[in-house]
Amino acid sequence: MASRTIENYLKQLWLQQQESRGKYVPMGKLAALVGVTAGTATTMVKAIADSGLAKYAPRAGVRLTRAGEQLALHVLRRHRLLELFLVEILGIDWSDAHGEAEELEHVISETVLARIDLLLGHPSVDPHGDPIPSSAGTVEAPVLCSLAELQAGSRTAIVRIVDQSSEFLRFAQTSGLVPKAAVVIEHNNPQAGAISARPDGKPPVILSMAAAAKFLVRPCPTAGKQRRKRS
Amino acid sequence: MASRTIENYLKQLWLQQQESRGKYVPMGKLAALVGVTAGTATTMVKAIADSGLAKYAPRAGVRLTRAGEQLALHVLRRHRLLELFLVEILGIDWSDAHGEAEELEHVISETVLARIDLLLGHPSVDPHGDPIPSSAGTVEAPVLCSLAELQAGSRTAIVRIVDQSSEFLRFAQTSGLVPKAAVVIEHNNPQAGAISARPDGKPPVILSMAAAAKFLVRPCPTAGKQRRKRS
DNA sequence: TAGAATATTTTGACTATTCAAAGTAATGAA
DNA sequence: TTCATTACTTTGAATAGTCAAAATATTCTA
Repeated sequence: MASRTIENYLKQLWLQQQESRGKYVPMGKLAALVGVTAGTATTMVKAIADSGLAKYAPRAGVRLTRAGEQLALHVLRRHRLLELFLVEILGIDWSDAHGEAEELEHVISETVLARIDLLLGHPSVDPHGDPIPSSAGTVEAPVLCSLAELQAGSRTAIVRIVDQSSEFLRFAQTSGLVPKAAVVIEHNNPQAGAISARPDGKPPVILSMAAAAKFLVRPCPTAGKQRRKRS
Repeated sequence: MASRTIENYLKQLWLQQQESRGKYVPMGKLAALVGVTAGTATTMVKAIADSGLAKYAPRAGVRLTRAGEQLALHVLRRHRLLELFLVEILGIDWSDAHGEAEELEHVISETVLARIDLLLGHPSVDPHGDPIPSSAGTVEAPVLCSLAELQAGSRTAIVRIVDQSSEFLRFAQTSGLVPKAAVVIEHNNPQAGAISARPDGKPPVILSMAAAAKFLVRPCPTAGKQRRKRS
């Protein structure tokens, strides 16, 4: 069984690979995500690669093997189910759930996880709208676009929030920009570098392009609604 | 903060001290409880003593200091609340809850614990009838006697089961000897070395004295109902 | 294309925890 | 009181994970 530490490396690796479309993840990046020095990451990654969970290319980066992806997805499943459980059943604050789940994900047993899954009715997304991998290790990864890409006048609904930091989530919550919320784009002038979005029944919110990009929405006029399967 | 490992040593130490009425716990005993070799226990205990959580007397044993007891009781509180939570809310099997809680007790946060406590309505005992320490670090330790001490003909109710092993708990459950169950002692001849107890609405169960001693009951004709406070 | 700046790897060292085996003390039986 | 047994402690070594700093590549800039 993979240690807590290794589970963390794998999870971060998987998440990062999503961002960078499967490219090799550079050591510095991984180290920062896991919260260790680059030297430590190099050492660990070599060990992980030796156990067949990743491919390590010196000075280029790391990439998960199929086996590594499987393991990462099991960790992610635990993480996301726990987040939802903490929020829905225990009433833990949205913005705190991530941190709490971070610890629990490494010790929860399959038995307990199955019970949580059942209690929640086999949910498909966590409180941030992130898809929950299946117990078989597959995730639905719908192609979404962000608030930043919409034109003034469009109506859409928030599906997912990419930034998991408590500060950002607290801001999102108070603004009314939560998953499932309906939103109208009031202004979006690329030259301005900021947009104005109005959630249903709430006052409009001004967002920098960087902040707007953290809200993924559907429907998405430009991208249609294709889905991709990911092992 | 005490590590997982140290939390375990402290918890076992506290439990063992209850058995042996505050006497020094010998190394061999502690080692067996924690599941390490005696040498390891000696090393760890010296470290624990250095940090002021226990008093170590070479070749005699260890005993918790007040600070050590406090910490142990916080761990025990987490453990017992979790057990109850697993059984009541998640529907985990009685006999499995102990093992699951063993892991979770070291990672659950105060925030989550408070939510669990609330959800369960600030319970005072866990599924085995063991008292749950308060968040201030105190336990009610009522003086109870065991099934083995009752005379034939007495009626009583099971309060607590001392053996936490899944095998024993499974046996207790199928026999109907669970906390809160009413029981009548049908036979108890000290010479025979075994007793016969009949739980309400169930067939009588034959128990060796050793097994009978694992069921604590109330009311208890001989001991009255004094309570002791324990810090 | 020569530095300079940046990223990565290597090295040596440290902490926490463990075990096996050897040494030491205490206990108990004859 | 003298062994033998048993319990405990010490020692030396191992593993997992970490860091700081030195060494090495790579990439960018002028």
